[in-house]
This record gives sequence, C-alpha cells and structure tokens, in this order.
Amino acid sequence: MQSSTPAGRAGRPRSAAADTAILAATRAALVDLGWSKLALGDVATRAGVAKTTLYRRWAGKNELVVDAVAELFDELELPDRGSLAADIEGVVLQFAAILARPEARSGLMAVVAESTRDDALRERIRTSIVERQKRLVLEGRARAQARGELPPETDATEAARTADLIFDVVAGAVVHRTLVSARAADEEWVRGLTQVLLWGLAGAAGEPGDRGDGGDGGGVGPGGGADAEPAAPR
Amino acid sequence: MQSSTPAGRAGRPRSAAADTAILAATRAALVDLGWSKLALGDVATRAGVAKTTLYRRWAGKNELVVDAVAELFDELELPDRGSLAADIEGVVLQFAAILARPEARSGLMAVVAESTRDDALRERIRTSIVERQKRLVLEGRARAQARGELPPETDATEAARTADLIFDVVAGAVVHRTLVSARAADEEWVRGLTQVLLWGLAGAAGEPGDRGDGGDGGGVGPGGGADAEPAAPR
Amino acid sequence: MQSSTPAGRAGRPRSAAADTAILAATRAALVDLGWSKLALGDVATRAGVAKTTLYRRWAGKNELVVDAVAELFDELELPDRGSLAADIEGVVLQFAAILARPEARSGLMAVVAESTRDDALRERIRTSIVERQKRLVLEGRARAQARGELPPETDATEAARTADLIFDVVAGAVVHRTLVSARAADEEWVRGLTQVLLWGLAGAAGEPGDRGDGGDGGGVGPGGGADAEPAAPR
Amino acid sequence: MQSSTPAGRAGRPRSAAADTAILAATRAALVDLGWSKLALGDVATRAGVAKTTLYRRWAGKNELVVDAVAELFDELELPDRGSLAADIEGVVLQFAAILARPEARSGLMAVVAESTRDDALRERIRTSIVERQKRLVLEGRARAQARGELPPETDATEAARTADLIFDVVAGAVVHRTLVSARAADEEWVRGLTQVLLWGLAGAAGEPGDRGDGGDGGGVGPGGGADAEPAAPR
DNA sequence: GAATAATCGAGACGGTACGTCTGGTCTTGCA
DNA sequence: TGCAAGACCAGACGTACCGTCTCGATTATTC
Repeated sequence: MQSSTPAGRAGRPRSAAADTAILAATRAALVDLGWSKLALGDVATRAGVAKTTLYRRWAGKNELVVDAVAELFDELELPDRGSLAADIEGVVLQFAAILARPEARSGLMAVVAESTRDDALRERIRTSIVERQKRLVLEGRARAQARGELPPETDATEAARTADLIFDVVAGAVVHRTLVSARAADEEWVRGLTQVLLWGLAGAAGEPGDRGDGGDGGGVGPGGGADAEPAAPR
Repeated sequence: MQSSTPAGRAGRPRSAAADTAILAATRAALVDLGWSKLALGDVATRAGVAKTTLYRRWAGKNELVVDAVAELFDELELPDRGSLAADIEGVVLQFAAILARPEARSGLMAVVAESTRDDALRERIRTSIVERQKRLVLEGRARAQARGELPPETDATEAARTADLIFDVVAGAVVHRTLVSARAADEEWVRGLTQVLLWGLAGAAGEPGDRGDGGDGGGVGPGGGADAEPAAPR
Repeated sequence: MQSSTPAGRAGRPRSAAADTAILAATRAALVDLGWSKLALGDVATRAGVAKTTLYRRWAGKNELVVDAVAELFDELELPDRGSLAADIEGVVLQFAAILARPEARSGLMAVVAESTRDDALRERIRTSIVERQKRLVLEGRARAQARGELPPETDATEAARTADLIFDVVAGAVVHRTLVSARAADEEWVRGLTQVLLWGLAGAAGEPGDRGDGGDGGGVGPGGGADAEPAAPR
Repeated sequence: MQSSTPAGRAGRPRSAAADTAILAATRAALVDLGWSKLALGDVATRAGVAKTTLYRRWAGKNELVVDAVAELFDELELPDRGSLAADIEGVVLQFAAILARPEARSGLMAVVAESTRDDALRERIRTSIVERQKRLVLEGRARAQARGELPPETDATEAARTADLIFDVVAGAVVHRTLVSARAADEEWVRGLTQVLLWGLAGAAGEPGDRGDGGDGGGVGPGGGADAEPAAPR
C-alpha cells in the first residue's frame, strides 16, 4: 500500500494504477452486466490488465465486488443541517441515492447473499461497509447531544445496542424500499421514516424494556397506558 | 388452473408431482450449495427429473428459486396473541425464524439482487412474496382496530402508505439484522424493534408532516417540544 | 378404410399413406439437412405424422434412411442400347445421376458407415439396395450373351464371382469419383471406366488365375510388352 | 511449422502431446463406439484433456475424425516387389488391411458422407487423404516405367487423368468390397482386381478414346472377338 | 552494471455448468 | 387398436467462465 515498500523488497512492485483501474472496471461491468453475469476475465480486459494480475490481488469475484462497492459508500457525508431530524433525512437521502445507482444495486445484495454462506466474506462486508459507515450514526448522535437534542449516554452497552438498531432499521428500510418494493426513497418517504424513527426511539427510551404486556390490552402504543406517555424525551 | 383444462387438451399432461419434487429439491440444493453454486442439472437429478422437464416449467434459476423460496413464507401466520404489540412480535419472530433457515437466506437475497436488473423478476418477487405477505400487516391492523387499539382508517391512501412503510421497516430491519449484521433477531431485539415501531407510528400519526424543524433545537423527538407530545395514540 | 389388411384384424389399420409421406419427408429432410442433422421428430412433423407412428414402423434413423434411399435406386433401368458397352455406359450414367442428388449423397454413405457396426443394418442395405440392383449386371450380361458379345457361362461360381467384381468396381468407382474425388462422372469419364472394365474383364478371363509372376520380370501385366498390345478390339 | 515461432509468441504454448493423445483417443473411441456414437467429451476424457482443449484445435467431430483417420493411411508403403502387378497387389492388400480395422471403417465413410454437405470438409479429406495417398499411384507408375513395363508419359494431362481413374477404381472397388459387399478383400479377389485393372488400362491405352461404337455392333469391347484375345501377358 | 526477483501481458490448460437439442418412450383423449 | 399431441428421461452438444499454469518481457532492488 505504501510507496516506500518497506517489507517486500526485491522484485518489481505492483502497479498502483492497476488497483484503481480494476475497481473502476468492476463497477462499470456491474452497470453493464450485473453481478451474476460479471466475468472476471471481462473485468481484466476492461481494466487493461491480465487475469493473473487480478487474481494476484483478490481471491475472487466476491471480494472484488465488496471492495468495488465499498468505495461508493465512502462518499456519504453528514453535513450539519441544524437538527437531528434534518441530519438523518440528509444522510438517508444520500444513502438512497447511492442505492439508486446500478453498480450498487447489483453488487451489494449479491455479496450479501453470498455472505450467508461465507463467514470471511461477511466479515469483509462488515468491516468494509457496515462498521465503516456506522460512523454516521455515531457522528449524528454526538452532534445531537452537543445540540442538546439528545441526553448524553449513560450506559455504553445500551448506546451500542441502540446504534445497531438504528442502523438496521434505517439501512434495512431503505434497501427494502428501493430494491424490494422498488419504489423511490423520495423526500416524503424519508420524512415518514425519520418521524417513525425519532418518535420510536424517544418513546422506547422512556420505557426501558418493561413489557408487562397482556394485562393492559386496551391501550395502544408501546406501553399501553394512555397517560403514561413517555415524558418527552429529554 | 382448472382440472378440466378445456383448451390445452392434447398430449400427455404435465406431472403434478414433478413440480413439488423440483421445488423441494431446489430448497435442498440451496441448503447444501447456496444460490451461486446451485446447478439446475443437479436440482433435476435430486428431483428425479430430467433437465428438460425443469426448463419446460421455469425459465431459469431465478424464477425457480423465487417460487421455491416463496413457499417458505406461506408458513407465516398471525395468531391472536391479545395485543398489537404481541401480534407484531410474534410474526416478526416467525419471519426471523424463516430467515434463519439457510434455504431462505441463500435464495432470497440473491433473487433480490438479480431483480435489480430484471423487471419481470422483480414483479414476480413482488407478486409471489411481498404483496402476498403484506396480508399480515393488513390482518394485524384490522385486528387491532377491532380491539380498539387503533382508530379506524379515514384515508385509504394514507393507510396504504403506512402499511407499506411498516412492511419496509419491519422486513428491512429483520433482513439487515440477520443477514448483514449477522446477529440473531432474538426476542429482546424484536421487542426493541416493536417498541420503536409502535411509538414511532403513534407519534408520527399525531404529527402529520409538520416539520417546522430548526426552530426548536432543544427538544428531541420529532416535534422537539417536550409538552407538545402527541396525545397518546388512540 | 382398409385397403387389404390381411393379417392384423382388430383395431384401426395402419395408414398406408403415412408410409409414403414419411419416406418422402425423410428424403426432403436429407436434402435440407443431411444425415447427421436429420431429426426424426422433424421428419414426423414434415410428414404430418406423430413421432410414435414413425417409431412404430421403423426401428430408428438408419432403417428409415435405408428405405428412403433404396427407393431411389429402383428408378434404374437397362434399356437396350445396342451393345454391351453402350448398355454399361447408360446404366452407369443413370447411377451417377442418382448419386448427384443430395438425398442420395447424404444418406447412402452415412448408412454404409453406420452399417460397419451393425450387421442387421448391413444386411438390410444388401437386401434393399445392393442385391436388388445387381439385377442390372445379370440382365446386361444375359443380353450381351444373347447378342453374342459374351460367351455363355460355363461355371456358375465363376460367373457369380465375376458379377460381384463388376459390381464392386463399377459402384465403387462411381461413388469414389462423385463423392470423394468430387468430380462429375460425366460421359467422358464413364467411357474411360467402361473401356477399362471391358478390356480388363476380357483380358482377365483369358488368364484364369495363372499368376506365375516373378519368372518373367520384364513383361508384366497387360501393358508389359509395348508391342504385345492386345489386338485393339474392332 | 517452426519451433521458433517468431510471430505468435505471447502466452503459454500449446501442448504438443495433447494433439497426439487426442488423435489416438479418437481412434480408440471409433473402435469402441463408431462414428455416430462418438462423443467429443468422451474423446477428451480418454485423452486426459479438457473439452476446451479439443475444441481449440478442431472445429468439430468431422475435422477431428478426418485427421485421426488420415494418419492411418500414412502407413501405406510401396515396397518394390519386382513387377507392377505385384506392387499393385501389395499396396491394395495393405489398403484393404487398413479398411478392415474398425477405426478406419467407422470413420472414413462417415466423414465422406458428411463431406457431401460441407465443401471445406471435402477439401480437407482430399488434401489429407486422397491427394496425399495418390503418391502411391505415381510412385508405382514411375517404377514400372523404370522397369520398362510401362511407356513413359507423353501427355501430362492424360497421365493425370489416368492416375485419377486408377485411384477411383482401386479405392472405390476396395471400399465397396469391404464395406458394402462386406466380404474380405483377400489375395484372390485382389488378384482379380489387379488383372482387370492392368488389362483394362493396357487395352484402353491402345484405344485412345475412339469409341465409334454402334458401327461394329457385334464385337464390342475386349470380349468381342473370341479369338482376338490379347496376347496373354507373360 | 550485473544479478536477482517479483510483476506484467498473453493465452493455453483442466474443469464445470450452461441452456438446447435429439433420441426413444410413455400417457393422454379422440376416432 | 391406431393415431396426433406432447410430456417424459437420458445424455451429447458447443460455449462460457473459472482459477491455475506457463511463457517471454519488464522493472525494480540488491550486490
């Protein structure tokens, strides 16, 4: 990765340009062909590179596509839009925009599907994509705390759990909306999702796990008790 | 669809047993090999059927897998567990249990990935799986309305939109949790998701789109204002 | 309904028209596709007949083609053209004309090739084609004997051997000329063949097997002595 | 053709051993299965080679079999047996011996049959087999001329025509005898054929095309005059 | 500046699955 | 019982990719 090749000394060094060209060619091929018809020989040709060069750097199609797709998500940013709700909506719209691009649509779900049978691949996806982008949740929460919109954390474990839930809900919902339901994740929809998320988290936070449900069949809302409204989250 | 098939008479009729055997063999092969290594010749062999028979009935691997997986989701039921929250938790756990089975994990995401490049396939997925299971949302809502947990609908369009959002959030979150985050969608997690969902919907319903955000930077939760809490959902 | 169904009584009799249609369709398919791409399903379709009907009457492709081709050779005739040489030339030209037709070219050699591994097929060819057309040799010889061009037979065995040799030479040479050398068996070439045949048989007849060769190393074979030319027939 | 192949450098060179193995495997498969049941996948397996390797070098079954069979005929030799007649008999017996081998029987006629619909294939047969073995006729004639058994050529065109006729007659007769008539081309039969050939050519040579037939209706051909027997060659 | 060593391009290699086609057989319902 | 229709099992077809390998030609570092 470094130019000064400290460890591996002798011999011709690997071409740095090749990596870039291969990943770009992979995305181009995903656009043209989709994952299942993507052929590594074809990718090599598009990149102006020999098949050997490609296999020397990636173990196979799955690993290559993960890396090619992961780069796309590094574009995500979290500019300060003034409120937590606005920040969320902004980043969700960005996320939806990426998922609207064919190189992401084709590739992402396919490698997730593959990862159900390949632990190393799943770990690679988690490292390169999921955990890497979870920074957005953490940044957003920190910023909201600084604004006073959210209370500081008290329990680190709980905080992590909440972050994971947020990520699963947001990422899952956007993916399902765009890929399965095949409808645009437009501003209106994103607003709805954000509403649900914020109200939901606020409400759930006030009711930490007390689920004596059953008894109170009447009430609606998580807690049932009409007046036991969660004190507006503080 | 009819047994008397008045039109297509001549010739030997197709074996009904073959369809069953092929779909079962497909699921078995998904368990053993996963989607990407699933070979139709192998499926035919497992089903005790010739390859031609298989190709006479399905256009290809994608269509076959959609049908094989779709049958899995027909197992979902919505027994009356006494409250909306309990009903949701029950069906989400069932859904998670299906997604924990390898034949579903491997196949579902793969066909979704393929569907990003094949409109007919996406439509088939929507028809066979998504719309077909959306019945659960509708049944659950109707039952909650009968219990008095939810108000009756006033706006059909809005009701449909809400149902879609619920489906996207629930299905998406469970899929993301189990396949991407690769953690079990256990009772605790499902309870958290249900809480968020119910509070979120309740809150969002009370705030139809008023997003004068920004002004009130302090408060958290969608509306910000602590006391402007949505009246506990009715 | 029945034309003469003598033996098989009960049930619907076989359609006589079907046989004719199938053989004609076979020849048409041979013209269009050649032997190796000829498909029995296609033949059945061309004949307006079900595959079952075809298989009920012929065991397979080989048998069918033999019958279809055999009919072609029944066209051969031996009109009296005044001399043995002219008779031979006439029938050889007819034979060459048949071999120039694609349905014969494609089919004949193919079934011969197949017959090298199938004794029943070889026997069928011999019966339906070879022995059936050997009549031409016998008729021609008888006619020549009646004219006084050839002496009457004295030895039946020898006569049969000679007839076989003639047939092998004539049929073999014409086939080789037209199919392997791929040149027209035109009048000039046929005249040359006839000359060789008549001179050869005459010469060989005068030398029944005396092959004490070796002694006279110089003058060998007919052409040995330059001046010992056989008196040119007049 | 050269080992230093100056032009086509790059890439792994083709294995020379593969060609040999494939052709041998083809002949073995011809022996076991015959042409029509010969499967190229099976040939590849027998040769210890992948199907792709086979298809990279031969366009299809026909081309492969032509090459495999052509090698068989390269065994033919023309040792000096002292006289033209003996030389002919020797080589004809060799030819018959090759045709008695199943790999030749099955393959040769089949490719000839195929060549009736494929000009390129016919040309390949002519180049690889027919013209290649015509050397035997030319060698034999030259040797006979050196011995004084035959006069030197005066007309090159006529000489070529005669050589072609000889080849058609000999090859055709042997093939017809062994494959169609299905009887051994043993010494006795070959002697008869040689007699006919030598007498025929000698007689025909003395009568260069003068076929004023019809005029002399009685004495036709060599056999016409009973006493006009060609002087028995000595 | 030579030796060493890893990379590069090209392309052949052994495999495996593809989706199609044909060969023969069997199963319908009508005649 | 024959027949048209067409589904059925079996298996070869020729193609496309896979991931590996063998080449000769670069291009660096190290001696």
